[in-house]
Amino acid sequence: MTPAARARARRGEGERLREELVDATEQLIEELGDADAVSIRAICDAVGVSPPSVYLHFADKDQLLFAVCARVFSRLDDVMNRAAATAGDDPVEALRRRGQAYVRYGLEHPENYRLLFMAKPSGPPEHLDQVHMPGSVAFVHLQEAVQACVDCGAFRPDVDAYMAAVAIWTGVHGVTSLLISIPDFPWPERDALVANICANQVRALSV
Amino acid sequence: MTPAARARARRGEGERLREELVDATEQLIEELGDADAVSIRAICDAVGVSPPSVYLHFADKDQLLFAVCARVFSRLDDVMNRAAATAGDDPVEALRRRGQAYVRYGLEHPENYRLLFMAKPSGPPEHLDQVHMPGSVAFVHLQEAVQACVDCGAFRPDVDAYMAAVAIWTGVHGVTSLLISIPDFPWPERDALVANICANQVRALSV
DNA sequence: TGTACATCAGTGAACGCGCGTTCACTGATGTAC
DNA sequence: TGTACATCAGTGAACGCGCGTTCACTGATGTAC
Repeated sequence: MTPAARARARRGEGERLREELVDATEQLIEELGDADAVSIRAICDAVGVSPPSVYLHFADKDQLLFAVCARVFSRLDDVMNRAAATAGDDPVEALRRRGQAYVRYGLEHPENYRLLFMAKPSGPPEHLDQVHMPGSVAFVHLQEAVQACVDCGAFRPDVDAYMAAVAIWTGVHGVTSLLISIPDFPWPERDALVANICANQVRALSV
Repeated sequence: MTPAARARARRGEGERLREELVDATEQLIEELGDADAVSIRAICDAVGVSPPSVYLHFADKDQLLFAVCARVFSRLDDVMNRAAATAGDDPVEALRRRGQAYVRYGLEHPENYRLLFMAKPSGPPEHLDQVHMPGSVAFVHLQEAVQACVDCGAFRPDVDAYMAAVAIWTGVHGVTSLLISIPDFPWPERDALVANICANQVRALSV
């Protein structure tokens, strides 16, 4: 990889490099197909900077990867919200689209998905509380979407939105992660499988 | 780790070391909590042998890990079959126990579970066909268990056992793998969560 | 307007480390004659 | 029964490699006076 030409940031604009590093890392993870294979050196080559400059912005490599996680979580939340918004005022359809968008995003960015949900757990940088963990927002949105289905009478009134949201999350994660991890299994056609799983989830919660 | 004293195998018993290496690897994966952290040197220390002796039995490290996979798959199949056998002649209960045994085994051996289902796919050693892949047998047993539920009239007659088995697998995998990967999430009580998910699966397929 | 100086955004070279793997070798064990 | 020899189950030392990180340094840029 030939180093990109990069002009040094002007005074006060040092933070620009931080964003460029996160960008490059997110992209390299997909390109190299393995977050472990993404080295500090490769990231710096891609940005056009020398390895030590990473440490101007991140205490260590883990914190750079954590920044990537935060960004990917926020993208994932975005695509789910946008998908849900296309469902008109049908909460069940919105929930279904939310789930399908989750799976689609995971399959389109398998290595970043792996970083979020399949990697070894590594502690967050600070004593970050649960509420501010990246990913919490997306889960809250899911929980609200389930509650909307209960409120409109489509789901049984005894459905606990929290428990159901957890169950749905594990459901969509299951198919996404196995498709990523075991691509050689003789899977049924993907869209049919995902539709089937989402339908099962809805069926199990419906009145 | 101080090298275990180990007597050299007698003539014709060289294969013994192979088994000892697989044993030690499976165990070290759980002990160190990370399959990537298990080095050839650590394995050989545990067995009481020098690193080059691995290459008497395995072409490279990947093939040693593949042998561990095959063993763990077979254990997993065992515990599911035994769990199913405790259900008397109720196929639905047998299926439920099969699923719960799967989750339980995964949570009891998280790092070996990770090796089977959450690691980067790495090609099998030979041109192993699908039928002889480790893990295929366990899936066939699951599929048969689903079919039994259809045959006894508990599941809808239009349920496709293959598609349903895939869906169930992704379901139990979802909860198992997320509990392993994201232990810090505010999970509901484990048994209740697993029971809920299994119940949902059954509910979605029942008449 | 000129200039000394502090600050900022980086760099070049090297550090120690652990890894998978290879090479030439050893010493005990069984076997042929 | 003795002995030369082939085979087997390993070993000791080293290989090259890439990694995350650190250290002392640089050169452009803005600022105070």
